[in-house]
Amino acid sequence: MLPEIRRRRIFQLIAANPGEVLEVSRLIEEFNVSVSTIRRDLILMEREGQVKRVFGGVTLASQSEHDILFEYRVNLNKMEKKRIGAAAARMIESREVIMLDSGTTTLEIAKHIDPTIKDLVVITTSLDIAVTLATRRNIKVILPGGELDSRTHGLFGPLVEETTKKIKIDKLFMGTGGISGQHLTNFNMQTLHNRRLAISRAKQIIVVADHTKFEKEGFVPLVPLSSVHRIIIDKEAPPEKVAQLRKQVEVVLV
Amino acid sequence: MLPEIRRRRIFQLIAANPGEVLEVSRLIEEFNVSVSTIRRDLILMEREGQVKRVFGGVTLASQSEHDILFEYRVNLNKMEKKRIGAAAARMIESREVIMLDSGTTTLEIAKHIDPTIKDLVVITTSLDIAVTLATRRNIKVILPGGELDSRTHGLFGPLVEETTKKIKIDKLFMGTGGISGQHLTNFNMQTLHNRRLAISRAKQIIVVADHTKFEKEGFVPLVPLSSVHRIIIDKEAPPEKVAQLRKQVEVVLV
DNA sequence: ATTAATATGCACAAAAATGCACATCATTGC
DNA sequence: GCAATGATGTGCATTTTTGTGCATATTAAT
Repeated sequence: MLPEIRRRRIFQLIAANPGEVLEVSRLIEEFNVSVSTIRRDLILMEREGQVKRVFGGVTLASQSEHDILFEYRVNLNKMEKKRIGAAAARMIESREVIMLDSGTTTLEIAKHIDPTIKDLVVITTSLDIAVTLATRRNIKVILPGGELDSRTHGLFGPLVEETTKKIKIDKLFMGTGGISGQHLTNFNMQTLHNRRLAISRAKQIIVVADHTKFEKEGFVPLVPLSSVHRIIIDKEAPPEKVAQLRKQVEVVLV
Repeated sequence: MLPEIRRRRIFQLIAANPGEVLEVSRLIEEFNVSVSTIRRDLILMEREGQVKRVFGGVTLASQSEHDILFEYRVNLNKMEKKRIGAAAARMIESREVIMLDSGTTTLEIAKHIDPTIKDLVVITTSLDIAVTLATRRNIKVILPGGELDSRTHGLFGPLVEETTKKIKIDKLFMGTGGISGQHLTNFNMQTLHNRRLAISRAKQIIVVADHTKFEKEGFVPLVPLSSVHRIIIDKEAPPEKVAQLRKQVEVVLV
């Protein structure tokens, strides 16, 4: 096993129990290497600031704890969202201008964008998506500006609209609060106008939603389903609901 | 097979599993070429910034690397930056509108803002600052929008200026690339105009800089020192430089 | 067809990683 | 305190990976 791979595994083991101490002896058994090797790994990882060594073991370096916990929560999120995200990402092509709404599913889209894609422009109201895509040299990330919503790390307000007015969007990927008979619905008055405006600026509108969205209903109708071009839903969705949906919009099951 | 084609295939293989390490031996088998060839490919690709070589393999030159680079900068002169940040934060008062430039020292300011402060509005081009302040209910965080710089997680470009033009700033806290005789200097052409405009909109301009900034010099003069109201520097700064600085601007040593 | 530029493979030197032996240090129980 | 136990650090030989110079093969250009 490559040293780098071993170190990454070690880190994963440590990160799996953020509060706890992982014993050196445990690591020796796990990887079948000598004490020296493990120790040298840990010294290296400590220097990098990843872990903190204690007598007889290691713990997570306090700083990275927060990041890891966040990673964890996102990863704990359902496989469905990952599948939906991957499917949506496959619809993105080089040299397009796309907009990614803020949300956990749209974040999964960002993570699955083809690493070899060329000259993509991503406009997003989500700080998490922005940070995720920041290092991708082939992607230009643009934030529309606005006020920051502490819950979702998303931007909202008049600034968003001003910027949105100025751009043309090839594909808009958005989440939704819920799906009712004829409409997508929203839980949030703040983002309602922002979303409607974005819809008006986009050539193609793709909605991502996991099957639980059939059970939920936001208190504000956002747009009629007919104005959406495509909905990506996971296979857990009830067939009769899907059938009904198909009458109004193209549905992709993943 | 053409070298360029091989390199593209190599990249695709690496990109297929973004988090993982791909072994050199595996690539040798895959393409039936010698170790040297693969190694030369990887050296080339690393220089292009596409991949990161590790002992015995390669990974995608990915987000984590940049994070580590950023982490590294945060740890540079950490104590000094914390002291400077704390001192700057004490200058912020309730009901003000402040602007925080992106940078590691300004991030420390954000972390030290009085938790009991009332109705503060923070405008920032830094995504890290925005996320840091997101959970603070007493603080309204506004991002001006713009293009995202992958290195600094900062926003730049015309969108920043459009928003900046519309607002009045009570206090602007900014970092600097370096301090030369009469000017603050900048390393970055992109942010030059953004910064100048922000300066023109602010009632009070407070510059934060650790002592190493005396040794550095950006290649673009940003603004004359005389247009700055206050500079906060750590005590490690050379006394003669500080004395010289005091002739032109109020200096706070921490 | 001839020449220049690039790419490739091989041999060998340099560097990195590993395991082992042994000295040193921290922790625990008395 | 002081010894016993186990963890840690260090030097060294061995193995694996990496870097480099050079000869040969391939490609591109005239």
